[in-house]
Amino acid sequence: MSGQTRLDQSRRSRPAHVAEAIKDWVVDKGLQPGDRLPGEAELIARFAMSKGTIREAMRMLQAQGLVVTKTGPGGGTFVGRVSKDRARALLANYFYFQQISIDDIYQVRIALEPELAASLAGRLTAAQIAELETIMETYAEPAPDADTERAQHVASLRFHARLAEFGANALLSFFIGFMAQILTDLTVYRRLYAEPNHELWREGRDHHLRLVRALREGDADAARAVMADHMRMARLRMGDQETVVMKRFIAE
Amino acid sequence: MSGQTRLDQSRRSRPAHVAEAIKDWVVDKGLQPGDRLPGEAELIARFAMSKGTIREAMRMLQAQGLVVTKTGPGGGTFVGRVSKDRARALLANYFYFQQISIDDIYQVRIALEPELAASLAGRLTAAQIAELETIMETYAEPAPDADTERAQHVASLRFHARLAEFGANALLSFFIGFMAQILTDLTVYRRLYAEPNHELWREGRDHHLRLVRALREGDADAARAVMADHMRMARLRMGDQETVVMKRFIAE
DNA sequence: TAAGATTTGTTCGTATGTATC
DNA sequence: GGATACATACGAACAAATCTT
Repeated sequence: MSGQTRLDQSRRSRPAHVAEAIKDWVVDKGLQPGDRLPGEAELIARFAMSKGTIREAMRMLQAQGLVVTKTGPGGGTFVGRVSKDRARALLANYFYFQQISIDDIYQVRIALEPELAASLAGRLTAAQIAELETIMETYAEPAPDADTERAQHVASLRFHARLAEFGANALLSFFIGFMAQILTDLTVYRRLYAEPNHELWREGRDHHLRLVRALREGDADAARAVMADHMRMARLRMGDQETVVMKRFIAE
Repeated sequence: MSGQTRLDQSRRSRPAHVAEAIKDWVVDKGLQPGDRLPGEAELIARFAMSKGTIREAMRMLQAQGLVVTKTGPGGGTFVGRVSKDRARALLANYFYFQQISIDDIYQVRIALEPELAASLAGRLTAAQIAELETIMETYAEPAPDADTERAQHVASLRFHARLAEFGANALLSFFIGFMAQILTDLTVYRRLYAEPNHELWREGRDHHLRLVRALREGDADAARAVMADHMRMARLRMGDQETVVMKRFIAE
């Protein structure tokens, strides 16, 4: 009889309904990333719907990063782990029509990053410390021109993003990484920094140096304090700029 | 033949390619929510692709909350503002396969909510204060049973979510609301609280009362301190529970 | 109320592309 | 290189929703 999932009691379109059903089915079955979903033919039979409808449903899941498809023998649709980049892009879409200022971002950074720094003190591996120091080499010397300074700023944002990834808290890590991504995009697509400022450069670099030292020595309070200073300074540095609203779809 | 847009130099599927192109087009044109996109027929002509492919592309955009479609005359596809709920659901998908503990959530809440409270002191309207007080009525009296206590906890989470929405910082508001949503789901779908505890209830209620008073009186430091206490207490309250990982697709 | 117009929604048959064996 | 298995894409027809007259 093929339990034909009772033609839409909702007002949702059929593909959306099918997509939700498949999502629920994946959760119920406890499928893991990489596990294979039924092929098109089987889904067509199971839901008693046409190929087109099933395919549209799959596209919806694909757009959310929940599945990936491969052609050819052994191919098909597989459960996918939503990537960090995709999650960031999807969330950025939400903020596309929201008013967000640089200062809004810094209000959150000031609250989160010192806490992160404190929680990481004494918990980084030698390799992780080394990676941070490698990133810092990018801005070991003052930038001679605006382009170089932009590259340095992107690198210093990467420093923060990597630091967040070193922590065990995936939620905190994502939030911080998301903000770093926004600031990176703003830096790349707009010229957020007018001209190199050696004084500010020195101050920022010193903060990173002192932060790494505190992290290595396991001094949580110092790490928190340095990061707090660092964020406050960066906020002022941005404060010169108008409260630019961020408006952009980040590419997937 | 037929000018076909140069068969995908990328390895992306055609619908994904079309979806990105439309997204870029919307950004370029500066279209706003409610603006109408070209109809199916025109897109078929413009991209030289079949109806099915165009529709799959639209479904991808729809799944991301970027467009909505309506049938009938005057219908079509329209630019849509990504809703808060959808953004939360899409982000929750990312965390489905990530390890997130209650304590992770509280580490972030402890960092963010006091900052929010301080920034809101003296800035709430009478109507907003009144709304908070209405919510608080839900848990004005101790809960007689576990179900009631659960409802009270959901209400108190709504208190926090609303408070965040009253702020001007959409980023901060979203992060806090997202965490409140996760905790609400955990409360509803699992029994996060074993049995009513009058002592904890009184303490939580008092925190909210004192917080509202500080907000009304414009005492930022007091608001921050009360919220910090409140969060620390709540963290301990949850600490009794195992560090339950959150694993669930939140429904759209 | 009813009919017609407009636009998306759905189906089916067929053909093509792609990766594995 | 050919057979196989699978997703991908196309096109024509029909269905449903909804606005206008």
